[in-house]
Amino acid sequence: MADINCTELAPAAPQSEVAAVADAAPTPRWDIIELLFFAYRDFVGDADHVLETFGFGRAHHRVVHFVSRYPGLKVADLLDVLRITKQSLGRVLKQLLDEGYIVQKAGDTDRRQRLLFATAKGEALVTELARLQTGRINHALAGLGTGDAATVLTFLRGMIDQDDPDKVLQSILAGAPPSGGPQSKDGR
Amino acid sequence: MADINCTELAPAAPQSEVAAVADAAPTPRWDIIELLFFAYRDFVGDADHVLETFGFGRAHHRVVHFVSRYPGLKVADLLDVLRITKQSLGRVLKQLLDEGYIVQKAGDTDRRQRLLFATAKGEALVTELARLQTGRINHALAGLGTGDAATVLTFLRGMIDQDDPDKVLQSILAGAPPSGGPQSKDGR
DNA sequence: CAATTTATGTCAGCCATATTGACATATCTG
DNA sequence: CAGATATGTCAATATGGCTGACATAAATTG
Repeated sequence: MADINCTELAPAAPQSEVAAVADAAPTPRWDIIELLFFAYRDFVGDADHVLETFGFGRAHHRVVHFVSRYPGLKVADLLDVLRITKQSLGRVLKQLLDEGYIVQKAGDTDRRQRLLFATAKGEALVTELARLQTGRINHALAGLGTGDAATVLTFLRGMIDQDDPDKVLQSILAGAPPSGGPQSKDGR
Repeated sequence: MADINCTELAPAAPQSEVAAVADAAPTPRWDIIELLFFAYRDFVGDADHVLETFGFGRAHHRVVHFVSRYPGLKVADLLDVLRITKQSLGRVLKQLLDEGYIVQKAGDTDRRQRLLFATAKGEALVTELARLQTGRINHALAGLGTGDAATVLTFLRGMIDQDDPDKVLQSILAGAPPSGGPQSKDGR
């Protein structure tokens, strides 16, 4: 049994006999599982700190980020990307609208749609947060060879569900953003 | 102002004139910023789905995971790793104790300490969740060359604050876990 | 045109998880 | 013994998810 006297930290393989699991499970990638946890924690921590001074949370960041990056995003698109309900989005979005980080515009062809755009204020916030996070990313990439950034991108893409119907995600996975618009005009 | 007529999805660089920011900010790594968001979302989504059937949430997973991986972890250590308050931890930990996923044992030298250990039940849960996540990781790594896993590890380590006082994190960043020898001892 | 569907907004309430502050208990240390 | 430490717990609060129900406007369809 696990060394009960051990007060020190030592990742002891927990799989004593339990590991004789059914169908030859591959060795768990404990390293990547845990590094992802810490990396993401610190990554979003950069933004969290700044957002606090604005009275915003992560939810606000996600919304204004994607609106800024994909101008004209519809509310429905945003719901797909963030995978939250419109009620949850509504609260956050209303704040961002009220405080002038985002504006709405009725769609041309379908005037029920509210197309979302970041204001200069919104862009500034997104840019500042991206600057922080980019600093961390560049620091991490600095320890790698020239071609290795591509490896990281490939890995991250491989971590994402490929069968996701989300328009924004598809556009990202496609690699080169399709600015002319191969995307169908009306998602869904 | 951003192209108001654009109904299409096209990540349009938001830095039109705003980009003339203060001190020559490096080009934001929008690609990695967004891929990290989606990758982590899907990564934790694997576990979330299973946890739901147990009536647990992400918080429970984090606790039982680190307890399982680092047997004998103290409550204070766990607070450092998870960066939450003991009140938040208390609620989740109590559930895991009550339902037999974790047991406590008083420290030998300091009997105030409650050293935490995962039970077989707890190990089984952690193993199952790690199995899912490892599947996703291996799928992502499968698209890479042989040496590229090391690149990913280096990148992820570079994303983490190095000055963190947390014992568990230091042990992870150190690469080879101390005491008991390298975990590769028996594989499995 | 009328009926229906769609896109969005909103109200009311619930739940999970985080927070702070205060306080209790047991135990170690000087 | 006096204090510091490790933990547990109570009470109140905030954030950000959720569901269900309902309202409005506009598009679509019969």
